[in-house]
Amino acid sequence: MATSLANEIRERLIAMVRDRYGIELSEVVVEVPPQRELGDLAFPLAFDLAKRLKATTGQKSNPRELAVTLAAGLEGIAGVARVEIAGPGFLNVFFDRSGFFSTMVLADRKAGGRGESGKLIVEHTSINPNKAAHIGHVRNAVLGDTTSRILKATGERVEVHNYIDNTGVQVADVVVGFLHLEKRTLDEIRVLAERPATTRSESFDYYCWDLYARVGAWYEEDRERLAVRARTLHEIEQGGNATAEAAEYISTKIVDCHLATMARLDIGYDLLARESEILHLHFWAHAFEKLKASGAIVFETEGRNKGCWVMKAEEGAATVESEHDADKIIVRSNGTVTYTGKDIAYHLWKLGKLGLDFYYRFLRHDHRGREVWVTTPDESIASPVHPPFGNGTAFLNVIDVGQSYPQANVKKGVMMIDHDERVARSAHLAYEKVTLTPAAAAELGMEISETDAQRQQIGMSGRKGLGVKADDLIDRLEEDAGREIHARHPEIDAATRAKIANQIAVAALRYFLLKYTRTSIIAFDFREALSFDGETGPYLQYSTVRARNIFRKLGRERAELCEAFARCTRDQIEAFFAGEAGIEIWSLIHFAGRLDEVLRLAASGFEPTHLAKYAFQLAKQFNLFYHQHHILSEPDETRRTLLLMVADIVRRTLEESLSILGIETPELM
RNA sequence: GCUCCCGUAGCUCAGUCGGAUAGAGCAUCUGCCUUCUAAGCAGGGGGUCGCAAGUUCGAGUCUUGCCGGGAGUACCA
Repeated sequence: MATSLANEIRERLIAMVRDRYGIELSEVVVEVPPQRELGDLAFPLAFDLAKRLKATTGQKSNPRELAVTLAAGLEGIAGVARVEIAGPGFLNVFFDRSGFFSTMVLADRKAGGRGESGKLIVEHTSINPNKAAHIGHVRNAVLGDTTSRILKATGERVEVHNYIDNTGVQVADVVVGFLHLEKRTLDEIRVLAERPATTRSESFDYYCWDLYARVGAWYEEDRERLAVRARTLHEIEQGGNATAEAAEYISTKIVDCHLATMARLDIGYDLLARESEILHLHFWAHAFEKLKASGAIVFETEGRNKGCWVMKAEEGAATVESEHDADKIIVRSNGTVTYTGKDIAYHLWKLGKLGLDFYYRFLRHDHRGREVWVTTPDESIASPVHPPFGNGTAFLNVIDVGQSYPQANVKKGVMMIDHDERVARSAHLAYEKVTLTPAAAAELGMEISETDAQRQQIGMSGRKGLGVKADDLIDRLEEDAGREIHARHPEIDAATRAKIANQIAVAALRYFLLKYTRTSIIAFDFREALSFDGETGPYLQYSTVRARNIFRKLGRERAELCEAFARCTRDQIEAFFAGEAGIEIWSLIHFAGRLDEVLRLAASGFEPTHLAKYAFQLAKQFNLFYHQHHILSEPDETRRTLLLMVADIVRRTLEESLSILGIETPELM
């Protein structure tokens, strides 16, 4: 809302400085003054200008005097009421508040999917399909999903992929568990997987969670058993045998479980891209030729990496005394390809630069009724008609920070084949792990080793079966929320209660994971994660529900209110914003007008936290307003209309912010 | 060794491109439900922004060097 005005002023200032001082400014800093009394926008330009003038002319100039000159040039801009000079030389702009308010009242912002810049491919979730999802996986999914929503809200076209590593070591481990530890046949696994689960712990992904831990222990007992894993992995990669069939069945079932878990959090995907297809459709062979042809990789004939195809490190990289080689091996001396190699192939495909495509099969409609597609190696069962997947302008991968090194190599490899600015936009959205506090680990009934007890935090470990399972946590949140709703609204039916309980649980969990920046480690604490008070998702919902209730109680249409608003005069609105209380109300509207600015900030840094914090601040300011002004009992008709329009602006802004955060507003709380 | 991340109130964390008096939640203490919902609001106490230099009108923010914690640096992913 305020951004177009800020841009206009910026243009004006740049032109003025060019004409008057012959200085070409590339950037003009705009900020919001700490108090509304100081103004609505601040330009600390005079300080910078004084410095530049000294550099060019050698003469000292007073920033305050420069500010006076600049201020004079800002007269006559529509939407600007006046300009003041403050402090040592800040140029503070005051909006035409009445005009701004009117624009906000009538604004009907719809995120327009322009997509002019092409399509962004966001990959997230990508959980190894061999066990139940835990809280760390949920952090990934929530970050990816929210980032996608933010990008869409800023007008980008986004395609969401969930990469399924169905031929990896982790899948091989549960296959080993079923086939070698438990000695089950595929039919017996089917019976187990498809039995109706009456409790959470009977579900297939929970069973595999435990089995995976048992397999880890089984290897520990006798390291020779790792040969079983190697053989199993090889059979899975080969395909066309009983082991591969079991792996296919198990991983597909677990993916179903993951999709169900994510659906509870309102997270969905456009495409499930499976590693088995990358293997069997020979993506790597194509990529290999391209890498060789471009000189991105070279064959080593001597030294430590003799017999390998490697991607050379940059000149000057530290090689002295290094225990490790800076060069990255892409093809091992035994001829097999590393993960980095396979991933380069996959990412070339994402950008439409591989010259090969998957086959696609419609999988199902998700919880929102959207189509979910999955890759398939088999042309005969593939759908001839499908959405246009891939051919993105950039890829954005939500992967934990521990994989920064391979991710950097993947991007480097892709860039060496085709280094246009589109690839350069691609990024690894690295996030830190979710760890457990020793208290949380103890609450989960885990035995804590001596060394772990010394630490501040304990890493979750799928291999050890150590972690907070996503469904368990959501269950607990839903139970708590359901109990709370029942206490407040005993009259509502069970189905409605369950729905609202889910909405509250989702809000609590999503906000909990988004209130930390990506680079901050979350030390998981039950009390904090299960809280509905203070800086939490439910607080945001509660504030929004309150705002909505005003209008429900009022029982009038928005159009009717807008008509009443149109009858208010400019003087009446100016008077409304006068005085201390008036400035606070103006402050609230001003803040609500900053959503676009916040979205752009969150989108450019791929940092959803900014939006989460903004929504919280807005809710907080609204609650203050709510307590100070009892709208429905306001006797003055004009004032009541104006207060209603303020509440309406904030309600709409909150609803939109929450929606982008993936949080719904319950009908009651 | 090298690379990256983190260090801000008792605890958990925000802090935009270097801007005006460093914020929030939790915890703690004191008030506020006859009102559009108390999952709320107001107020109090609580700070060497890890340490030390530097850059400048101005540094939590930028540079360098230390200290402490974490991660990576595989013919694993």
